[in-house]
Amino acid sequence: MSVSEVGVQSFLHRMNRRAPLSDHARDTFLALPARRETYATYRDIVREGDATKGCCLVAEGFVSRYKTLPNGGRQINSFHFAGEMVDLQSALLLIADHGIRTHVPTAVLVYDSTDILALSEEYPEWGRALWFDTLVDAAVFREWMLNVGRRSAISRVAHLLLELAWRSQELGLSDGRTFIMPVTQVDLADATGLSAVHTNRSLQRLRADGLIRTYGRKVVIEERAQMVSLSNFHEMYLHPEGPRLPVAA
Amino acid sequence: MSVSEVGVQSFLHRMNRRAPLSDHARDTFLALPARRETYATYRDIVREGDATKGCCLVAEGFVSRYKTLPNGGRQINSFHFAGEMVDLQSALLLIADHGIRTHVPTAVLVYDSTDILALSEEYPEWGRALWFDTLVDAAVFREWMLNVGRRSAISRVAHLLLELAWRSQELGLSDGRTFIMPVTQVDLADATGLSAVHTNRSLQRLRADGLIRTYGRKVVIEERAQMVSLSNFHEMYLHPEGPRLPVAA
DNA sequence: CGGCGGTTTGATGTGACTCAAAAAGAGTGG
DNA sequence: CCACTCTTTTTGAGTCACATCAAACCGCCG
Repeated sequence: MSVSEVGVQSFLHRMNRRAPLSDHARDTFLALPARRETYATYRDIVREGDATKGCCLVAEGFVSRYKTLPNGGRQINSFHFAGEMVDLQSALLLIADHGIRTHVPTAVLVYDSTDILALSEEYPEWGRALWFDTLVDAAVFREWMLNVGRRSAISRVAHLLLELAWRSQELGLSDGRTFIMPVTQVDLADATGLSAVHTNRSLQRLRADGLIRTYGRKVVIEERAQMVSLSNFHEMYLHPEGPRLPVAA
Repeated sequence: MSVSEVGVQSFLHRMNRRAPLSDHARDTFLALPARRETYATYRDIVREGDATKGCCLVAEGFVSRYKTLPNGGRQINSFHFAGEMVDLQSALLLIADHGIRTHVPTAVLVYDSTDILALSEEYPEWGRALWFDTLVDAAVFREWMLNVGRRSAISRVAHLLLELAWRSQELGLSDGRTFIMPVTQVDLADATGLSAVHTNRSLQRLRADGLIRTYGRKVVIEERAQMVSLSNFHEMYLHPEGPRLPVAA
């Protein structure tokens, strides 16, 4: 059943592009039982501090991972499009140190953590693919840390837009120039460590300088070169080269 | 030979505490060839953009991982004591998206990436242990992102001190109250996303309020409770509970 | 048409930055 | 053990990028 999900196909396609999955490995994954859950906008899929619930593959929609502070401060750690496995770390971590919530109506497929773990131990190619996925996750966190720690407001926003453009292209959701960013400016602020007001002003500046255009939640990167140099974006940290392959056995 | 290294023992001890390693698994690791490299203070072990060189286990010393900006800005992503495996991600990633450098004279054992990868595929317990390690790494990045993005200067510094105190205790290097922090205030600034001057003033405030004392690079947490509430530190994100264990086979 | 989430604007405040120099340590060699 | 140098910490003064607060505006949907 889950075979027919667009998100699943996109996920498998991406995994396979990195390192070929044998038919058997793929079929074993497809045969895993998964619970389909749907959520409205701004619903928590996982709450900070909860026991992990399983590995969620975003079938449709858009989610973020975030952490909060007692004073109400919120830091979004990452965004995830359909086709991405979020909360893969719950394969091994028992407690969720961060929340996961939706930004638009979203459907996820929840796999049992032990199933995912077993899969990765039974099939080395799955082990590598999934481990690699979490390593790229970590690489993105490092880049975001640099973003919020050391870049100016306008660079932060530009950098985030370029990342989302790049990733939505990788997922086959856009041409890398025009993409849908299903988040409000408040969310953007929480991802960049800025206030909502200043995020708004940064976006206005990018528009005024002709670097981007926006139509509702559609973003068009008009001057990619300038955006890149402004934000010092380099896709290296997304590791498009893929994982190390096993030495031919 | 590497058996005798303090860092190796500490590493194995920590791995074993999380999930028991069979003797055979442990011995296989100990039999892996490793190159011992020594570095003076402030030397790069890995440079951003290089091909990954292998997995480095810190035998003695102290290192950080960092990213830089063309304008000279630097963001330290993490610190690592002796006994920690840094650059474990190079088992699967081919390009280093960040640098690694020393803060004091340091010795590392460099393992071949393919050996580590093979180890993790041959021994499920090693696979779990190493994957778990990278997941905790990522969890720490998320917390640091929150630190840098949303906490006040003084809270950031306090939070970092508590993390280092906690981790050095976990590694058996301190009692959790007094520990050696082998970094300058400039480095502290690069880790917290602050300027060196403001980092200095934040430290002075912590001292003036009696929350900490410092003697050179030795730090004493005097009022842990106040430090915790000031910085909202909670060790949950360090995942002391350890990894999910396999269902008894 | 009214309500509501989201965006935009304006005015004002401030936490943290920058620059520059002094003071304090730490290491080195005589 | 002192003189010298280099690094690190500390201090002071001035500035600015970004935050906060509050209100207006806008588009969408029921």
